Amino acid sequence: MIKYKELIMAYNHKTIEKKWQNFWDKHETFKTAEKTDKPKFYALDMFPFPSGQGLHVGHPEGYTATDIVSRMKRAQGFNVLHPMGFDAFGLPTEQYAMKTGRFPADITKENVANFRKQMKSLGLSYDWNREVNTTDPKYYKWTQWIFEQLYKRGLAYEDKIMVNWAPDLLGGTVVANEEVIDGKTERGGFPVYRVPMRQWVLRITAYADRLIDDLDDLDWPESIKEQQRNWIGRSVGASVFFDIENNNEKIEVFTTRPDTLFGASYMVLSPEHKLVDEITTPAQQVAVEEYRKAIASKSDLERTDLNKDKTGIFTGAYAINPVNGEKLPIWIADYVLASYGTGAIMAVPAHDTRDYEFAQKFALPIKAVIEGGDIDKEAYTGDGKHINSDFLNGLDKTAAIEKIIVWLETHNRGAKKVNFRLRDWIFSRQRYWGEPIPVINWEDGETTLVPEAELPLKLPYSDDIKPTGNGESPLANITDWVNVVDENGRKGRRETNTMPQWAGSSWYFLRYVDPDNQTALADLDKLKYWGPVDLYVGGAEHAVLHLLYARFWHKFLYDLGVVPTKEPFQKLVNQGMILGENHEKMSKSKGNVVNPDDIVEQYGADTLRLYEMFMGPLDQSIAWSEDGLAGSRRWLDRVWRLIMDDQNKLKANIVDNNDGKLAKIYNETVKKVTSDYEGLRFNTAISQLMVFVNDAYKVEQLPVAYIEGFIKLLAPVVPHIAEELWSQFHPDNSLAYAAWPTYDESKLVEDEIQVVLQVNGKVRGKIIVAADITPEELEKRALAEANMQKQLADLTIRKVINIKNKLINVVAN
RNA sequence: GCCGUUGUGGCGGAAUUGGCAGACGCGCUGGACUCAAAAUCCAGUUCCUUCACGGGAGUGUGGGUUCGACCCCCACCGACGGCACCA
Repeated sequence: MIKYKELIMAYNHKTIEKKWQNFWDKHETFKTAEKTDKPKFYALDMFPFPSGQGLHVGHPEGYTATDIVSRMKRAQGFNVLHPMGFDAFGLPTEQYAMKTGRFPADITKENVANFRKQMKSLGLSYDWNREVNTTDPKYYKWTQWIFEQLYKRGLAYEDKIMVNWAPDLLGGTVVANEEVIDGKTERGGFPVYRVPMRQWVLRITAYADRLIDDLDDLDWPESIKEQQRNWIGRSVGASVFFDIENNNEKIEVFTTRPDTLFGASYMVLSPEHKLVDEITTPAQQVAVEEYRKAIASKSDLERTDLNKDKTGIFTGAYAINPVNGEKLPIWIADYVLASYGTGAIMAVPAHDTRDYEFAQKFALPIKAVIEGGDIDKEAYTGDGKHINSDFLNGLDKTAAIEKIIVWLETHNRGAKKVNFRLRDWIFSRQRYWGEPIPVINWEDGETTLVPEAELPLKLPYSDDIKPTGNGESPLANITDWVNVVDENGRKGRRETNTMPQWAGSSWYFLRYVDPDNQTALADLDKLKYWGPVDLYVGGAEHAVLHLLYARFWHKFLYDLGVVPTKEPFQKLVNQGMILGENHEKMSKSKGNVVNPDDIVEQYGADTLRLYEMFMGPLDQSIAWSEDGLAGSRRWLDRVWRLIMDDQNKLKANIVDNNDGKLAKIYNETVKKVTSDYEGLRFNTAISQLMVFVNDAYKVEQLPVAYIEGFIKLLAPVVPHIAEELWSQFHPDNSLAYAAWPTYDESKLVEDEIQVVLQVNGKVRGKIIVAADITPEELEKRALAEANMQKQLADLTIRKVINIKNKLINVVAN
């Protein structure tokens, strides 16, 4: 439905937008200078995956935001780096290629061309000379190089890991946890088995502490920082060693509450714990085996989400509490996860909800060691005086933890310990369309890296990219690529797994700084000049994965001395989602999808940019409104008519003379718009520009200086129409680098001010007074005002609050 | 369940440090222009009450602090996002 009717109008967005896009291209207006004396500003968008669908209306929101800031900063004399590129590896392309029998590389090329064309049609001021593409061998050479550095420092390793294996899907493939529902694949409903498989893993946990601690200094949304903290999940506690009766092994547990050690009444191992076979007594052997078998077919999801009812079985063995020598029965239960801590716990049912539930179900003893609460009803997890705890009696939680840790350490029974929820990053994918992992496995068992001089290790062209069916990547089928022989005739086989999509996106912002460098991922001096990113805008869906992985790689590169800063992105902003007109997420099935190409065609890119910025705060999710969009276009028409007449000439009332009538509003507008752009408050900046236009329509004469200033303020949001209007004053010249307007503070103050009059906090009137009035005189005038007199007639004045130049509040009763 | 964000007219949203609630836009109403319509320009538009001046209520709910609260504090309710037996 088209609400805005296209008429024969003076403001023709089609001609104007094409004209200026060509102008910018031809003159390379936005080509970034190398290092200069100017201060730098690095404004970055999260680069997109170039899907076959093209841009959706959510993309231009973030892109316009960084574009506005970039354009303002250029006018303010900054050297601005504002690049764009493509995160082009990924499963959707691979699947589309299989369906159509085409090469992923060819599909990618087309999609990228389409994306670039769409972005140019939006008038975004990117320096396209710096475009990067993660699938370009010249780019992924350095992705592979970073992997090799990680490997050399022991931060990339191979491990057998439990994966979700779906043998009946796509001829056998591994699926992600998110793709498994109720033990079946999300697509197709095929059964999923948990099997151990050899995977490449990156030791992100080695950086866990720094990844948490360095969040404090970042200018990021609190919610994202909090998500990362929770994801990393640092908890401080102690590890404690328990002897086993009639066995030389020890059980190590991690606990955040070592102070409750005297309250331990049993122990639990995860069913997969390596000591289970060793300690299970013959009498319990069959029962334990059956339990473990039942657990094995369950996914992690089922074990946690679907199973709040505790299950478990006694092993027949006993451990010894190191602090008092008590015998503790050892159980196995699936509420203890093999993947966290040591996969074993000491159970203190009196003071832990989960242990309490388990103890209730299996009639295990519950022994209180902290005062407070009622352990007949529920576990007490709060603080309090310790009881039944020998040398800890009388202490509170903090003091008791400190004391027991000293005891454990001096008796060699444990130590203070920090544990993380974060696990190492599974880095291999059994896919074709990703960066090859540059590793060779030789027949004698040796594993070597592809020598740096031979990078990039190129992904071979292949028209057979179907899964192998045995869990290996399609690359395993390409025999002349996989099989290698070294100079001594030794045979080897290349690693066939590829890297995940997160690899290329973990460092792309560094490459923009020096995109053609052949000898380093980027020149260190250039990185020193441009880094870190001053403004990074993108969707909140990348809160943990991309943003955590990128921080991890950046810190690693920092340790290598390859990058000069600890953190990659100083300021981060998440744009909100644009919802459909029915306030639901846009989707084809709901039929509420808005296509940006259609908007650009009908209303113009400037209208789209203006509308998306005016809808509301950048970080908020807001529903699309066709009426609102049409209103934005109408306002641009109104701006045009303010400056241009029916014959498309400058209006006759735009004059050199300045009668001062617009002085206050103009200076206010410059001040507010500048600071609002700076603070990314585009909706209020635009409303201020609207106020200026409303006022400008009410005066007879428009000073040239103010109109030029207004056009410059407008330009970052709607650059095409602004350039066209600017060219009326300065023919064939871009305003991109024209100096940003300044304001005169003295024009903002008024001779007369309005003061609000209140009685007991309620507004009873307003008076206009001279700005330099004395407080005494102001009070006198306020009390003399007619309605104030009426309101105060029967009351006694107790107090008068006099806020300078703002308000008088009379307290009376 | 836990953590985070958030709640303001018919709608999207403003409100600097605790000081006029509702800027700006959409929608709606009226006027000007027009033979008429569209477009445009101007004016009005939180709700109740009043011919009017004015008065009363009002920022999810209930309390509190204050001369004064959308803003600060306590408790609760709803929406959105994340995590989910993490010992």
